[in-house]
Amino acid sequence: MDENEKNTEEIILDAAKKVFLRRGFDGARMQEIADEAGINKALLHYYFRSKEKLFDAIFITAFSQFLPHVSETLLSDKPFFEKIQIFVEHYVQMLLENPHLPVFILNELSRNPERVVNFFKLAGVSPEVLGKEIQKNVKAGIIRPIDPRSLVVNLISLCAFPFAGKPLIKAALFDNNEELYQQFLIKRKTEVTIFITNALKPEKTL
Amino acid sequence: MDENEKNTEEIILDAAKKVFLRRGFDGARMQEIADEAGINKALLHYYFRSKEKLFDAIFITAFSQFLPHVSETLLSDKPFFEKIQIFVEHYVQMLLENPHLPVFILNELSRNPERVVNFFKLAGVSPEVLGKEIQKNVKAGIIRPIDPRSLVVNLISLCAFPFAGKPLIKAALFDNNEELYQQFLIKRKTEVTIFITNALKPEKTL
DNA sequence: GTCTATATTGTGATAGAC
DNA sequence: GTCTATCACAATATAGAC
Repeated sequence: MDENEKNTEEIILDAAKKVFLRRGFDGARMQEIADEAGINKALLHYYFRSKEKLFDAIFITAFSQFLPHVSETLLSDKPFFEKIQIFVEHYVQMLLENPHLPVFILNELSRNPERVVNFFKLAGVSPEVLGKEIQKNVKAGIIRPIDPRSLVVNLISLCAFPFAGKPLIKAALFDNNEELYQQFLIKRKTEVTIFITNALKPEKTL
Repeated sequence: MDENEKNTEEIILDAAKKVFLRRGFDGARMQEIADEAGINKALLHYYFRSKEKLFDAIFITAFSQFLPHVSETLLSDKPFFEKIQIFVEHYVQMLLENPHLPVFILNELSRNPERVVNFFKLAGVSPEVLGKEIQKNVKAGIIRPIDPRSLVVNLISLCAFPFAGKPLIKAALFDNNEELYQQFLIKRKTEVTIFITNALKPEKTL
């Protein structure tokens, strides 16, 4: 699929996603989106009545992309720690390809929390099922006792924060070396898995 | 110290901090800051020439507040895991009192990474010293081998992300119940410590 | 120092030709 | 569908009275 074969609407959406992710809703300019798309402002309004509507169109896809599909992965019939490993690998890989996603979503949701309600039904997250799965493994002695919600939060925190805090961490711990930081992020696919695995492995019964 | 005893400059700074933390630089309006301070727009420019300058004035304090003083805590002569506990407790407590701080700092640094360079010298972070301290404990067999930078990143991730991602997590896992989520955040002071401790405790040698 | 006006620029949105 | 030109208003910033 060549870039040129895309219709105008798709070109606009691609451009809008780039600009909104870079600048956020308040910082984005319709002019910059038009430039990025190689068209003029008027056409943006022709396709999407307003800036708000255009934003909504890209936000919904960005949001569902960021929303980790924890359930799917953790509900397969593989061993528990293998599922953790698969999830981390997939999620970090997705973030490597969309590094601006975390801070964008976090920021927009923070400034406008009502959005989350509107878009949540579409994602189909089911914490109850997830909780049962985790507690099953706790009872079987495969993992230490832990609040399922804590585990999910820890999982996402360890994966997503290094992307959201990239400028800070890169400067503080990696001498602002982009390449070094990229390597660090890639290494996290295994590091996070190891860290969580160690945290969850039950005490050896002597 | 009564609110009325503060001079105008301090009143403006307090108001600016509130508004900038709520809305971000792009979303903040000078009018809203003036209203919050109970004065008019012109006076803002009298004290701080421009919006940018006013922002810089509040950013530097917000930034150094968010910057975890990992070094100080971890370099005391207490046992390693006790130091972790103290750090987590202090840091999460500070975030409970400034819940908007993480997403604000993350977002502003992401939109304008150069800032981090300007303000970093003032904070006095020294990763090298920190690295030695951690490696000392690794060699002594007190903790598992781990890249010091990974440990620091994990520590901050687990503490700060639940605040940055509050609207998302609250909706996804806590049915949008504010009180429940507040309890969850408070509980993290101990939960994070336990999680990290378990992850770092060396394998029992049989 | 603090205020009321006002200047000036930026930006989302529309009108209308092609 | 796509463009140029323009409107309408919002927001930063300044002038000048008190």
